[in-house]
Amino acid sequence: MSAKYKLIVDEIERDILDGKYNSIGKLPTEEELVATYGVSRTTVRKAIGILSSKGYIYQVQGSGIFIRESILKGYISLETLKGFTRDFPNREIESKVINIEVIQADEKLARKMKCDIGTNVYYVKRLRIIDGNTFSMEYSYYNKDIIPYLNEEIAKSSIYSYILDDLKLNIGFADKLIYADKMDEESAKYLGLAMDDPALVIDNTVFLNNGNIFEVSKVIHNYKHAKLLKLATF
Amino acid sequence: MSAKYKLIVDEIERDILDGKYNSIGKLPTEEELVATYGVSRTTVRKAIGILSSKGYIYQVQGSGIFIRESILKGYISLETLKGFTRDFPNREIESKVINIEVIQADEKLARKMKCDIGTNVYYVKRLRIIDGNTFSMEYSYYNKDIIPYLNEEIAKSSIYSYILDDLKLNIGFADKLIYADKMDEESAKYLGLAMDDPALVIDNTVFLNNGNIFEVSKVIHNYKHAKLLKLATF
DNA sequence: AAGTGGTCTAGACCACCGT
DNA sequence: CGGTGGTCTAGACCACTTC
Repeated sequence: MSAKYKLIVDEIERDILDGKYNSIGKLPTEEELVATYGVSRTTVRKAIGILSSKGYIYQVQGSGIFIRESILKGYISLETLKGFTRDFPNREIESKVINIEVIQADEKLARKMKCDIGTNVYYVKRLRIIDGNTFSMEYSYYNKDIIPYLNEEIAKSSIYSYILDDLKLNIGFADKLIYADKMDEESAKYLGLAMDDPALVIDNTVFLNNGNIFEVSKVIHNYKHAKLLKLATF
Repeated sequence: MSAKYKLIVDEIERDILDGKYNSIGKLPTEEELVATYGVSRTTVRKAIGILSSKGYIYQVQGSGIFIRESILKGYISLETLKGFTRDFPNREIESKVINIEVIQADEKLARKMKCDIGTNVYYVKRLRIIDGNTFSMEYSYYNKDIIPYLNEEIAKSSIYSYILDDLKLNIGFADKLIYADKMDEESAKYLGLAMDDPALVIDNTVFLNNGNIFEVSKVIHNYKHAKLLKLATF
């Protein structure tokens, strides 16, 4: 059973994406939402706060709750982090598994993953293709003590769905280091770009709820297609 | 008079940065914080929630509030958005104002800034230098109806401090589009890089609390020095 | 079982926006 | 001024971690 405020977030999010409020550009007042969902004002405000932090809306004291009209599609959202399916609706997303194997963590990797040297780790190399365009190369490491099993079948569809829905693990948070660099030879080859073309790189460290690291990855994006969208709040 | 939860956020943030909790890696329990600050648990939790979203801490049910040990210095934080002074403490930050003038918005700019064609707009070109290294080129537009006055003196120090402290405007939120591209000729020249070197680009649209756009800008970063840090929460 | 965070309520009062 | 969001309280009960 999910929390009430989460159900309200999901419902309002769906309504916004469906364009239910496009004509007026506003949500109902907090008071009305309280009546609609039959919960306390605190619970409504909790849901509203989450939708604000996701970049969907903003509140103006004395005035109301307004829809934030940003282009939410076609860019990688740094807010929702729900994967390509959410960011690229109605687009053909393909994942080619180049390589998948179990290796032992050397000193450098062990330091990054905060695990012991020699820990078994899945190393996965994937090429992502969207609408037929090469989009990104992913070089990922998963701690096998946390993710006990992985295969090409899973890597081809969605590793995250597998972790969340099948392994029932709680993903907590992630550090993302974002920068530009020159393409390396291997990534350039797979992405169909020239060496020394620009690359948009993201180094990820992903933690479970309890603070343990289960994934470290480097994602090299095709600069011609990949753009990140950050909806910031002050 | 600032809100209680904001004062608590500031105090705990300072304590964390001062290393007060480094030895144990944990914050006191919510109950203890309630006693320390003499507020309700709801207020403590509001402060804790903000510190979580800023990436300082994470909570584990049944266990406690833990410090999130990420390198918070030397990278541009996509969370705090408090400017270079916060992101690069104890570093020498210099801003060279290349150009500052008032122009009239053409159709394209008017669309971006959601203002009328012909609206007076400040156009500011700045080169940012950190510790003697060329860091970024900023090409910014400010709506003169909202920012009535601007000069080289202000642009040389901090336009944001001026807007917040002197004009007393409430900055609300910002859209940031992040991507990699090849350097253009002008930026390459100022940054001391070659054309076709990679560039880390951010297109910003910045809104006041009430949803009005006061700034649109393009920032071209030196790929050798600029890295963005995003602390995400699921 | 005890400790600690997660969810939720009902209600009060304040601050800002628009008419 | 009425409408609407912002802050804050006191307390209840649940869920997870740790021992």
